[in-house]
Amino acid sequence: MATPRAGIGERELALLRWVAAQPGAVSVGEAAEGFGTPGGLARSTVQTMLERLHEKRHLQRRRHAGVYRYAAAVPAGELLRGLVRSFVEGPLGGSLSPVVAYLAEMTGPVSRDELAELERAVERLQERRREEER
Amino acid sequence: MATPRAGIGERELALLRWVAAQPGAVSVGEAAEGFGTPGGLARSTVQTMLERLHEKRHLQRRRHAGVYRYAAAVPAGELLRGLVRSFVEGPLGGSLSPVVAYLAEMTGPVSRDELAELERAVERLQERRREEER
DNA sequence: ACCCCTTGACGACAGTTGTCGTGACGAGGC
DNA sequence: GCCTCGTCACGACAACTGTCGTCAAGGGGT
Repeated sequence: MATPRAGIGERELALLRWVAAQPGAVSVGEAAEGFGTPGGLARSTVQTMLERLHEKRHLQRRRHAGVYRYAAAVPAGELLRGLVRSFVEGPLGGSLSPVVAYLAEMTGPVSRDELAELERAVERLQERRREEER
Repeated sequence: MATPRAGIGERELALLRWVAAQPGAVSVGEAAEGFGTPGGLARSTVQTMLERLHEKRHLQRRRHAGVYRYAAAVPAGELLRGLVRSFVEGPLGGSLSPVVAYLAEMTGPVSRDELAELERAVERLQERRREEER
């Protein structure tokens, strides 16, 4: 599979998300400015992380006029979904219950859109379940 | 807060979950037998992890007849919920959308109970939302 | 032609995680 | 009393992560 390897740190992930959220491919300078500076990271730190992320195939890069431009290997949505999947299958041991429990006890605000989407997801699951049951 | 720190590795977490799932407090030998052997880990490895988990306050331990018995600092349910929370607030950047997207595209089987619970959670969220809106 | 700024390529280092081995110790069984 | 076993306490080491600094090279403005 072309899916990138999992081994990734928290900070690296933050950077990866940031890159994935950018419209086009970014250069080290842009990443340092947009991600590093706000997070108090030196340019070289950002560069190193970008390179390591590239080694791990999470980022692709192309040289343009002597400068590398990094872009996420998979679109942001897919990336995040994959994260959730590995989280559920890994740390949670494949059980959804903790997720549900979290949802049930959430205190923070939930956006109307998210809630609506969640509702739709539940309906789909129920429908699938009904079909399977038959 | 007495809540333990997050800094924890994947394997350590697996062990922590295992300990939390045990009925009472466990000794190194029991953990090595029940968790280490199935996972192909040496006894000393399990011991080290247990100790590190204890240092980080994720596990409590009491000496009983010269032998330490380890027990989770927080019950399993709470532990898992906390994991989900830090995952959503950390890697996911506080957004629920990826979770919802994952739910929506799930391919694996969903237990009837989980689904029912999920439904209830959604209803609660909707109700809360309605109240807030008023 | 020259200087400055941004890049890329390395090398470094401390802290964390994953994995063990070994040596000393205390409780029982023989 | 002595031997055997399971425990503890340590010490080690490799890989990965988080963070930088430095140095040489290339492009552009003056």
